Amino acid sequence: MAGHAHNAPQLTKNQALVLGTLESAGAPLSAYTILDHLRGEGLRAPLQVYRALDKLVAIGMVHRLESLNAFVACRHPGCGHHETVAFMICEACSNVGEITDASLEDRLKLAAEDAGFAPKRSIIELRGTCRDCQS
Amino acid sequence: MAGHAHNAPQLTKNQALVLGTLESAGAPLSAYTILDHLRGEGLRAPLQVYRALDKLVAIGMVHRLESLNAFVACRHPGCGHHETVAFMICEACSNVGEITDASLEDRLKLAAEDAGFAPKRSIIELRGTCRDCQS
DNA sequence: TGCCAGACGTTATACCGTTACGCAACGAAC
DNA sequence: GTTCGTTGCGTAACGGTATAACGTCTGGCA
Repeated sequence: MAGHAHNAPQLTKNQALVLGTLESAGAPLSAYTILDHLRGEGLRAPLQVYRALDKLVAIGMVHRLESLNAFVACRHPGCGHHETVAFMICEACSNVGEITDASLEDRLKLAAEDAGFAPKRSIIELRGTCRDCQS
Repeated sequence: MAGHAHNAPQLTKNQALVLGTLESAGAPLSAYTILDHLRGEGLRAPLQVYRALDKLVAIGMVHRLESLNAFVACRHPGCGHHETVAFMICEACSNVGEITDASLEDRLKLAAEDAGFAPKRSIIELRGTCRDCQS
């Protein structure tokens, strides 16, 4: 359990349990899978997990993968400042990598503004094959 | 009803009904909303809609918006060749715009390959406010 | 004629996420 | 110290999203 050394605002018990589950999995988990892992710790209802996830996502320690309806612990040791992140999701091994590329973000923002669109949040997810899974 | 003039492989009845519903809505619809619109035409089960959607997405006449769990008719008159498309989703009016920017795609592909990742499909969705909805 | 592939229809089920309650703990304000 | 707002917690019920597992029907074709 490497454990992040974030500027983390004292996680509550449920939040710590959920984060711990995601970190030790090292791969995306659905909310219900997390719940199943935590029934032994006393959690019983989806809402308990979703509330913890909401908070963890809000403070940037967990990311939601929209195309998977799943959640993953943030990989960046220095979490905290969260611009746009692009995810690389391996369809063979489920590993998830993160890209933060300022020029990519700029391009995207520019293209949007050309169309008169004011973006608030960007979702970028690549599905494919990671280095280790390419034969 | 503008109606696409695609190189479309003879849609079946259900596929045509689903596509028509999406085109006349002009905004993203969930599969179940489509189903509700089509109960009058004899459709009864989600699967009938999902099967039609699968086909329409495969031939590029409909896009799936992952962050919305919804579907939208393709806006491009000249559909058919589908590279990466980025969607601009207005949170005020639900309109969806499409961006196809080759240099954006290149940047993304480059960044991925730097990480040894071989992408198959890209999902890019911007949430924000469209031109008309910015006061 | 017999076979096969593809679309279709139905039922049931699994998976994902939220609404609507009410309770308990804590800190700030007065 | 009581009041009050805020935040987190727990439970039950529900609604929205998607698929599994059947079986049927049709058209093409050897």
